[in-house]
Amino acid sequence: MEPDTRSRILNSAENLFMEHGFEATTLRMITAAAHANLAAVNYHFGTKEALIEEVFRRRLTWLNEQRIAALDAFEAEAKGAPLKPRQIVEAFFGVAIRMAADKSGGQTFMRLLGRTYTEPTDFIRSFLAEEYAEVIARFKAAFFKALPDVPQEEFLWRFHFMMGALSYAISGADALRILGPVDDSDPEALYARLMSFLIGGLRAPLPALLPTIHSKPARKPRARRAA
Amino acid sequence: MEPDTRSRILNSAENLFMEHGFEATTLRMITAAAHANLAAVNYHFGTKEALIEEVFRRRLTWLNEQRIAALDAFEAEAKGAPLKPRQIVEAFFGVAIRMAADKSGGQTFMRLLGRTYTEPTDFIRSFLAEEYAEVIARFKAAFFKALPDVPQEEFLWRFHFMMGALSYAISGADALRILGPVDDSDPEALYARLMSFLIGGLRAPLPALLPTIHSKPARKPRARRAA
DNA sequence: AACAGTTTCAAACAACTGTTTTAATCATGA
DNA sequence: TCATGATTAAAACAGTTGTTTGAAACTGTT
Repeated sequence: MEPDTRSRILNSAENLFMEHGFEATTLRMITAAAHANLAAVNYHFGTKEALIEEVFRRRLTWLNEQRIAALDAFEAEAKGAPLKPRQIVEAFFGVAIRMAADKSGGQTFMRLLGRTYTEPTDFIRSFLAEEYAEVIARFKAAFFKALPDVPQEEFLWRFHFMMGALSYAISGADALRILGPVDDSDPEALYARLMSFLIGGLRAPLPALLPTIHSKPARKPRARRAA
Repeated sequence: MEPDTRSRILNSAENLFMEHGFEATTLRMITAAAHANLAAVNYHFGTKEALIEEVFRRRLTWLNEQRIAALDAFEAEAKGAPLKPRQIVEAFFGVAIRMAADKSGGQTFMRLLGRTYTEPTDFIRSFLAEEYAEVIARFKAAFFKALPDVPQEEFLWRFHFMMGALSYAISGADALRILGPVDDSDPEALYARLMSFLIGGLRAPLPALLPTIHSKPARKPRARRAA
């Protein structure tokens, strides 16, 4: 291992958290893998919780900056006009998929992140909420502008579903093998696959039953395109 | 608590696993919630691992039987003709959503299950694979028959994405609140929402880049409907 | 009423957890 | 060279973990 103790611990923790989960990963496993002393974790990070947060912060901050940068680029190009849904999806999910394809650390992290969205632990949930606040606000605004006739709650659910698909796409290889033999070696193919699926889902006809609360009465209310 | 010790333990374990995860839930938490003695878990189930498996088996067997029964019903009705994709989605995911709406136990379990698909632990993964083998074989066959011109690997990925969306839809409430205030009290609305999204994703145009290996050459290869 | 089998209980087990402590080692500039 | 601060190291800490034990309590049967 080349880098300093602090970085070696973060790298080892990232790998082990993704492999065994947070609770099941002990500080002794981490420090052993990092060729560091047991006390090094508490020395450099204070507590195990603080270590977990730093594992996320280190890459998540950068990921969300990339997302916002991608959105900025599209919006600058559009000069005030609403973006295409495809562009917004690209900025949010495309960036994530590309990071997941990055062998040098990003891959492991993204798999870990995908599994962590549904983690029930309190401090992780509130930490993620804080870390995501800005990027979510930006993308919600962009989507609402691009799809003005989709009820906001409807869209939030779809965004949530898309996060689920992304999560599985990333942490996918292992779980997917339950279904059958698949090839997950080509990140570009995965990218293309996920984007098709996401946009198909995002722009599916609005569900019929729902009273579409605050959208103008539609001519064919039961099979109207989402956008 | 009314039922016998064994059932009380299973119920308490289900709740606590879903709330804190497997590792973070201790036998003492479980037995305390179940008003049982600590040794009762080892007496009735042998080990903690065996308890976890039984928590799943108890409901998962029934869930997958329901799925197969729903598929049987549609296939009997179709008299040998391919089913509509919507029917197959309904049989697999619809049944799951309805079970997730069942307050009397099913809801908690489905949330737990959704989070567990991506669980890395070995014995859970192999246990799930075994428990799902039959139902997956049936549904793969039905889908391939219904969508003969969709490459099989392409479909497996979409099925995987759909599982991700389902997982988030079910375990959703908590994670979704990161996005904003939503109403998740109406299971029928959730059902309608998820079905629209899933079918939109399933039938989205095949991704352009991919060499569509074993499907007949299409007139418009870059934006052909999946089915 | 005496029996056998099942279930419950309190207590203890060794192993492991995150964290702290104290001393040793290192690096670096005066 | 020496002092100063940062890092590493070994050992111990108190608390918790899943599991086992052996006796008590309960169950239904003869």
